[in-house]
Amino acid sequence: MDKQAITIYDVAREAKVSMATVSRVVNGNTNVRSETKQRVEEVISRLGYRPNAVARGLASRKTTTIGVIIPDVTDVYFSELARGIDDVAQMYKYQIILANSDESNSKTVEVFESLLGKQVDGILFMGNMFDDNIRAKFESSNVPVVFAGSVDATSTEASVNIDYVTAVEEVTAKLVKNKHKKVAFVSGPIEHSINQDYKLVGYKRALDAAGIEFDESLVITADYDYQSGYQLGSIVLGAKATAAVVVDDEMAAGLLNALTDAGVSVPDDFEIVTTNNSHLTVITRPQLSSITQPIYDLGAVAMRMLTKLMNDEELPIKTMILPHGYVKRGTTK
Amino acid sequence: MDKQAITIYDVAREAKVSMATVSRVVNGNTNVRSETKQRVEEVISRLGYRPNAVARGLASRKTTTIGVIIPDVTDVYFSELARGIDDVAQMYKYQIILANSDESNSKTVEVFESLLGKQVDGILFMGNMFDDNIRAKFESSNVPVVFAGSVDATSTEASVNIDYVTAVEEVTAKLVKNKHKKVAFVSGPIEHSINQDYKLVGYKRALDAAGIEFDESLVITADYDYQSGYQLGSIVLGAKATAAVVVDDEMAAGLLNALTDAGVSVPDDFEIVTTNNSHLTVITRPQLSSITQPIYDLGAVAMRMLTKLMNDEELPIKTMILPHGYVKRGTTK
DNA sequence: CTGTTAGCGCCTTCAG
DNA sequence: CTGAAGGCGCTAACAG
Repeated sequence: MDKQAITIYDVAREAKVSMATVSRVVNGNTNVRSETKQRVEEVISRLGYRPNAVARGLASRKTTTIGVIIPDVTDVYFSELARGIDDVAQMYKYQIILANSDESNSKTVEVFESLLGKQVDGILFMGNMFDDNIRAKFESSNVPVVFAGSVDATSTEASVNIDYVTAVEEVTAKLVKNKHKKVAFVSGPIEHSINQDYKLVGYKRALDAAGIEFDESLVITADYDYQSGYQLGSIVLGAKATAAVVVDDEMAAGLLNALTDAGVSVPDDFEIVTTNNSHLTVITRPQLSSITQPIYDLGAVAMRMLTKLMNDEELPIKTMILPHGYVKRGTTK
Repeated sequence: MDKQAITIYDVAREAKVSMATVSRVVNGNTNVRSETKQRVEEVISRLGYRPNAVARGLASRKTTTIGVIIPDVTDVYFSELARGIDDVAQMYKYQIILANSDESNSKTVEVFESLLGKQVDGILFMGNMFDDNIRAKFESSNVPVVFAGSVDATSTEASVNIDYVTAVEEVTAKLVKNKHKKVAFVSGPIEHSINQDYKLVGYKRALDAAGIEFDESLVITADYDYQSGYQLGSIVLGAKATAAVVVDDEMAAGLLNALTDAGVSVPDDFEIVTTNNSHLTVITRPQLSSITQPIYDLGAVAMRMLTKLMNDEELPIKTMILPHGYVKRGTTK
C-alpha cells in the first residue's frame, strides 16, 4: 500500500523511452520530439503518474517548498499576511510549510532548524522578537530569508514593510492637532523592535514637533489582544490621557469598549486611532479610525522577493516600503 | 553554497564508525553501544550535523509532513482550527504544509494532488465543499484523510465535529420559546453540506417541535463575511423575521450592526444567536449570544486522530463528536 | 533528440 | 553491536 504506485520507470517502459526522456517532458524540457512527447504524456495520464517531489528534491536539491514562520495564525494581522504569501507562492508553484512561533525565541529556533532540515528553498519570517542567537542563525544559514510585515532594527535581511515611524507620527500629529496634550501610546511588548524602534519613535517625533514633552507614564503596554486592551481602559484613564494611538486592532477594540462601558464618550471625550485597519475596525461601534496598510500586499510582495532570491536574482532594493494611509472613522473627530 | 554542508558520511568518518551506526543513533535505535553512541553524538553536535529530511523521506517513505487544506487562513474559525492542528502536529514532530482552497473544487483538487506529490503522510481537510470527484480522489488515495470541523454527509472519511444538528436545534428552540414565530436561518452557501444537511436540519426540527411551519423565505443565504451579513439586514427585516440564527460570527456581527443602524433594537425588537463564539462575539455591542464549540480542540483532536491513522492504528470511533454549549450574551433575552 | 550512468543523503536488510 | 551494500525516485551531465 505505497503512497506511490507508479514511478518514472513504469512510464518509461510503457512509452518505450528512457526515464530521462520522461523526466524531460515532465520538466518541460523542449529537447523532445513532439511526437514522443505526446506519447509520453499519454502514458502519464493513462497511468496517472505523479512525480515524487521528495525524490526530485533530493536529486535536484530544490524542494519548491518554503518555510513560513508566523507568531500565531490566529492573529488577523498575520493571517492576512500569510494569505498574501500563500497566493503568490501557489502562483509560483511553491508549497508552504507553516510554523507558529508564539514569538518565543526558543520555539523560533526550533522551527527554523526543522525547516532547514526539510531543505526549504527559502524562509519567510513574521514576528518581532529575536535575540542575537536567532539573528546569527538566520544570517549564517544558506537559505534566503525575508521579513514580511516585521522589522528588526539591527537585521540585514530583506524585508517588506510600511514606514511605521511616519505612519504613527502622522496619526499622533492628528491627535495633537485636535488639542490633546496627553496622548497615550498603547503598545504591545515594548521589547518588540517594531514598537520600540519604530512606532514609539514616530509617536515621540510628533510630540516633539508639537513641543509636547514626552511622558513615560503615557506609554502603556500589554499583550496584543482584546482582553488586554479592555483592561487597559482604567489605566489609560488613570494616566489622564484624552486620546490614544493603539498599535493593534484587538487592543484598540478592547480599549474602546472599556471606555464606552466606563461612560467615556468616544470620540467626544476620548479619541482613538488604531493601526492595522482590519475588519474589526468596522465592527466596533463607533468604528475605529485607523492607519491603513496593504497587509495582504506586504505578504505577497515579500513572497515575490523571496522567489527572486531563491532564483539567485539580485534585489534592487532590500528593504521594501509600501505606502500607508489613514482612514477616519468614528473614534476621531 | 549548499543548503547542507555536512552529511552523515562526514559524521561517520569523523567518529570512525560506519554511516549505518550514525543513522542508528540519529534514529534512536538502541542497538548501539553507549560508548560509541556518545562519540557519535559528540561529533554530530561538533559538526552541527542536521539530518536531511528529504533524503530520509525518500529512503524511509515517510516525510513526517502532513497536508492541511483550509478554505482561508484569514477566517477566524478555520485559523483557530489550524492552530489546534499545528500545536499537536509540532508535539508529534510533524510539519504542516498549508494550502488555501477558497472552497473551490478545482483548487481543492489541485492542492490535494500537489500534497500527494509531496508525499505527505496524511491530510487534514477543512471545508464544506466537495463534489464526487474530490470525494473519489480522497477515498482512492492511499494517505489517511481526516476532516476537522467540517462535514460531508456522504463521505466515509474520519472526522471531528460537534453535533451541529442538535446545537442549532437547541438555539432555535430557545428563540421559538421566546415567542418568535418567524425565526430567520441566516446561512452561508446552502450547497455546503454543513448548512444544508446539518444546521438547517436542526433549525427545521426545532420548528417542527414547536408546530411552526417551515417557511422557505426565512432561509437567507450569503457569503461568510461581515459585509454580506450587513447587507442581509434589510432582507431579514423584509421577511418579517423577529429573530435569527446565524451560522457565522462575521455575518452575525454584520447583521447586528445593520439592524442597529436601521433603528431596530437588539435584543428587544430582534434576537440573534450566532454559532462560533469567536472573539468577535464579545467585541460587538450588544455582545453576541452564541453556540459554543471547542474549535481549537476540534483541530487538536483531528490531528491526534491523524497521527493514529498514520501509525496504522485502528480508530475506535471514526466520527468524533465533541461537546458544544451555549452562552447567553446581549443579543438574546 | 534520446539513452546511459552517476549520484542526491539516508534507511534498512543482511551478514558477521 | 557494527559494517557493507542495495536501493528510494528522480535529475543532470555526458555521450551519441
